[in-house]
Amino acid sequence: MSVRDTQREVVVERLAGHLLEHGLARTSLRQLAQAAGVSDRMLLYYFADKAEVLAAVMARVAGELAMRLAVAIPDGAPLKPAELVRRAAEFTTGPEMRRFMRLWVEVVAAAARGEAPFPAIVAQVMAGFRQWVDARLDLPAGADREGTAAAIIAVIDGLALVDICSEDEIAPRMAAALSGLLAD
Amino acid sequence: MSVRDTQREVVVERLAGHLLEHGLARTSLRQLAQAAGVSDRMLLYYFADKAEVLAAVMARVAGELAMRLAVAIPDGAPLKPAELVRRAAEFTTGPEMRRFMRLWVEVVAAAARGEAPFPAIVAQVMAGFRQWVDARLDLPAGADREGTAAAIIAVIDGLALVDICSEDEIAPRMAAALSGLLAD
DNA sequence: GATACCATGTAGCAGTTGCTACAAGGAGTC
DNA sequence: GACTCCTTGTAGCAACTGCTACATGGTATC
Repeated sequence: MSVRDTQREVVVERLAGHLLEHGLARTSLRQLAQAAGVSDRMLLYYFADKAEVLAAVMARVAGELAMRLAVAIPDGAPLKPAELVRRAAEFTTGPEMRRFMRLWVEVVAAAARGEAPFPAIVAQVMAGFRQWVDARLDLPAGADREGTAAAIIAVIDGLALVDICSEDEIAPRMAAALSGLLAD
Repeated sequence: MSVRDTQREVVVERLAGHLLEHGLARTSLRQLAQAAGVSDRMLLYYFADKAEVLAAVMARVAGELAMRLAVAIPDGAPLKPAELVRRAAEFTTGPEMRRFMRLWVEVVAAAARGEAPFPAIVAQVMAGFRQWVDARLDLPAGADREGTAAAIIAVIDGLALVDICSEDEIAPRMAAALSGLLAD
């Protein structure tokens, strides 16, 4: 494997941490290069352009997110919608996962703005979410699985959105109240 | 009233439409000035700096949002949580309100990034949301009103977030499925 | 009619953005 | 040794960013 390929991996690894820590706030080429410990000139030697850097880093982050979700709530034992929401809500609002969800909200907003490469990333991650929910959803035959999956994702993402713009520690109370709103 | 004050109102009015149409995508000073039909030099004569422009425009947008919410679901006849969620979900995913919600998601992301003046705006709008919910929420004594309000806002915002990054028209099915997930 | 203030245009500043041209060191091959 | 290719540094470009200095025409006030 060439130096270039090795360096790509090193850079992606470091920048994944950078994005999870700072969100999309410090993502100019020079800031990314500094965070990765290389010169901006070399960053554009390893990757074609800035969009490719971000795409590679986000793919890595999305992969880790998917892995953690799969471990936290394995498939094989489908859950009723309310229970799936409760478990997912508890997990995603935990201290470890909040930065993932915060980054996710920022990425969705960037995609809404049409900023490359985020629209494609959002489509990919969202498809992964749907699949994840679908594989864990115990729903009566004839029910709208796609609609229900979208609704479940919406609830989880909504918790994250409110969480990141609330200073006080309201997340646990919010999750508890949400649980009470759900039918069993 | 001075010309300056009159122009401030004209500019705010036009830029409110601009932000609702394009989100935060075209918000450089020169782009804002063009959308408002004035020179960038004059924009900074009417307002102290870019942050003041955005703050004024967002205050206008938030005011209109609050007015529409108040009209669509008046207070005075408190609703049980599930019913409030259903009504709010139907309203905010409607064609008229989607651009408000989309802009809201973008503003939350900008605030998460620490970009002035969005953190302050988010705090203000979020407080308004809480108040709006609280004034319409029929909840047994002893229940956690704040937590429940936060949960309701989360659900509504989550619908908006998923809505803006789904190409297909899944919003109605998502809203219907959500309704089924709620107790009552 | 002089003075002062409001309103507006021209021009440009210093900083950041994404990206690139060019040169050169190093390693391997013929 | 000549040649080629991978790797890296220096320097910089044109575009855009938020913002400002300066001049000027107008209008109101004394």
